[in-house]
Amino acid sequence: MDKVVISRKTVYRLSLYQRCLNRLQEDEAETVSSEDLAHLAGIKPTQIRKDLACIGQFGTRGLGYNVATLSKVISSTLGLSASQPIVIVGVGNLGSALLHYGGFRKEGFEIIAAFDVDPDRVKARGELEFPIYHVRNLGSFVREHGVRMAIIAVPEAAGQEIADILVDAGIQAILNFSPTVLKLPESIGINQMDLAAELRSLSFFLR
Amino acid sequence: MDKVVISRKTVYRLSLYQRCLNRLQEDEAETVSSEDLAHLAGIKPTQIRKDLACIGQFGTRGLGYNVATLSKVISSTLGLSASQPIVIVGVGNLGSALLHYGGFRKEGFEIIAAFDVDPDRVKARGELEFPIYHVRNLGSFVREHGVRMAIIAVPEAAGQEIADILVDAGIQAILNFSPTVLKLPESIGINQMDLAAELRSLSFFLR
DNA sequence: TAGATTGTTAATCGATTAACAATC
DNA sequence: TAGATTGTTAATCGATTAACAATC
Repeated sequence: MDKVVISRKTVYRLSLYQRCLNRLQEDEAETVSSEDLAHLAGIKPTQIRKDLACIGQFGTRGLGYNVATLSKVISSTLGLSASQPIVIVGVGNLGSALLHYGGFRKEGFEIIAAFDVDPDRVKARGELEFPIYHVRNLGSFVREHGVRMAIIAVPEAAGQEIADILVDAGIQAILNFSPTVLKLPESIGINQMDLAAELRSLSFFLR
Repeated sequence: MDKVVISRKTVYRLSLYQRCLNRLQEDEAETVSSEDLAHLAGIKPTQIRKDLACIGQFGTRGLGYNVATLSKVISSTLGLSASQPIVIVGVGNLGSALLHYGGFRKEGFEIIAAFDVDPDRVKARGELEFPIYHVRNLGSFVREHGVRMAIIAVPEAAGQEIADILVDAGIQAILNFSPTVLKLPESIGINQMDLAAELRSLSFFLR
């Protein structure tokens, strides 16, 4: 009964390995060594073996890992299902940008609705495959549809309020594009994406 | 002559403090303690003092830090100038989303041109305040305009090729939205933003 | 002076890496 | 059997936190 705790960093790296394995599967590779995977993922081989050790033992010494098996195990560890419904809150600048970004579905995440204080602000609404509602309907929608994941892209000031509504309604994981420090229960998964902070910190590397 | 090396993580946190300080300045706060700043930034006070120690001593014991001074010092450490020109490469899904995201300028970063293998694919080109060129002009444009920062948002397969062109042309820092592991010279600053990986890793926190 | 808060040292914690026996 | 590569332990490294003397 080893309750090996998987650290946040390991979880993130597993999600990187997952993509590499998918690619390997497309290329019809049977097996992959930690060394090969290391090259693909830009991570050291020892690190990879350590990470994989957290979720079990499925390598074959002298041979490497079976690509299909490993992919399945990581998918199930991360809980990647065929399609995960998500909602997106805030369709201003960045939010409306994300609406039109089709890349989520390919990855197994499907936007099923968007919300804003002014749902009509989005041009080209007709082109979208999901509705845009007023934010007052956010809580009930999430509850009724059992949505577990949300993307927040509202202005800084509104971030916490939206997060509270979401958590109240049963959301379990949030990808937050607002530059807001959210106070949330421990149990909620939260990843911060702060474009501006990334750019500011990159400035440091200019000579 | 202390050559205190500032770690990547510290640099990133400095960029977070910067935003908080700007807000404090808007609120016309004179001083701020590490404790207060900690609350705003979602970081522990000790961590903040440690980070600030890397770049000098400007606190007053018993009082805290002067907001204006601290903001200036961090800005100059990060090399935040009034306006930093950037180019964006790839105007497909996510790239064109970023084009229309106006939030960069407010933060001191100005998109001055975009590039793609098919510059005509972007609708509403007329609304943009900068031109979209064919990618064949990327190298010379960067060189001629002395651009130092770039955003990459091309498909996975093209990432490395674009990065090579940019580096060749003198780019010094890259924000990479392509899920590509870029091989770059040590001297180039690189921040990875992998939306899909973030979502996949969030799945882990669903129950 | 008394209270507050910095700057810094030392202790802790966690994550990465090296090394190698186990084994296919 | 010989070569390759895992799984894991131990060593290293770096980052975070606690504690507190210095000092405004």
